[in-house]
Amino acid sequence: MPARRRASNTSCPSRGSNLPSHAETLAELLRGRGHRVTRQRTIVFDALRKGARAGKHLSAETVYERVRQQHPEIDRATIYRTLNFFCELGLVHQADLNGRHVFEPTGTHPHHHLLCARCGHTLVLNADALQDLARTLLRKTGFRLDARHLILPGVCAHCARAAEQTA
Amino acid sequence: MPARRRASNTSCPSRGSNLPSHAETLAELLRGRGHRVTRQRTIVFDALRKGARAGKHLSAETVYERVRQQHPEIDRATIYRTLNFFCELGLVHQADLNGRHVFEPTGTHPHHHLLCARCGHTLVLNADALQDLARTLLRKTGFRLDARHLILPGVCAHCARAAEQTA
DNA sequence: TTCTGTGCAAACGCTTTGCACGACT
DNA sequence: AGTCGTGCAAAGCGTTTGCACAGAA
Repeated sequence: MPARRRASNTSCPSRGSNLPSHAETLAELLRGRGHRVTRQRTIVFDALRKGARAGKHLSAETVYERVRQQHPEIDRATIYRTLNFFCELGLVHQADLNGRHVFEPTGTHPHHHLLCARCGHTLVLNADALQDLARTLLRKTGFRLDARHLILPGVCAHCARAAEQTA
Repeated sequence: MPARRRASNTSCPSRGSNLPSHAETLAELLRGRGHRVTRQRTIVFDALRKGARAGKHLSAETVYERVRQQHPEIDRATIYRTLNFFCELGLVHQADLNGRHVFEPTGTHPHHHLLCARCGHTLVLNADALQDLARTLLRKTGFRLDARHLILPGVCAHCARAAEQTA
């Protein structure tokens, strides 16, 4: 397999492992797979969880900023390494929001996002909204859609109304 | 409007203007909108058209390389500026393929892409395949899906078969 | 004690930008 | 002639990497 130089992390393999609900479970999971449990990994994972609870997708940079507030000694490189590591482990999904990578823990129920081009807000879209599409694709082309975390562009109801009134 | 620093070009506004079929039409269109017709713009546009004819999405870097073969004096910065310029004019669409921006002239019939995570190949998907989804979204959430050039991840029929046999 | 993971610093790839010159209108 | 677009060079941003040390096993 040719070593892709960049974007090697864009397609999280995700082995279907689900998000542990407590930090302890993270520790168990890491140890169980022969990885070490470090302060940094716990901290980064907590930051992601907090972000997810707030319905936010965090970019690597954002994670770094949040982590730094409490733990200024943790390096940017560690954040990136840890995020990619989680991604490979399937603990975290990565998506592309407006050309920027964003991360979110797996295990929050499968969903996608609707990104409004006007106001920039994102709506959560339940994953099964795409099942019809997936079925059709499979039937017609044999392509097995594996869309775990899409970000679909468009215009939200609110902005659409606003646009109509202006027109 | 707050000046977004980066990714300001990620969301091509696209005013619905269609691709001219000859270089002359490009010239007319540019002049018509009060822009200058330059050698560089014509060359870049031709490169994109050639790429599109070959069914390829070209990254800025690829466009640069192709252009450079014939016109080594044209600078990388010009390529980027010109691509963004075309994008703003709605002559070109931009999509995000595996974390890389790719460009394609508008006016090739509206379509999306299915990107196989295994072999990396892309299949073209007719745009109306998403119309059911768009309708459902509009009805349920009021969100007006405006997906002109999505790249959907998954596994192509060929790779799916190969995976089954291994399993 | 061993060896993985980290901090540090530097490099990387892609993209944008400031400036002065060149060329389209 | 006026001004937009370009080449050049440098910087920017997000991200990765080499190396030596720290700390989990």
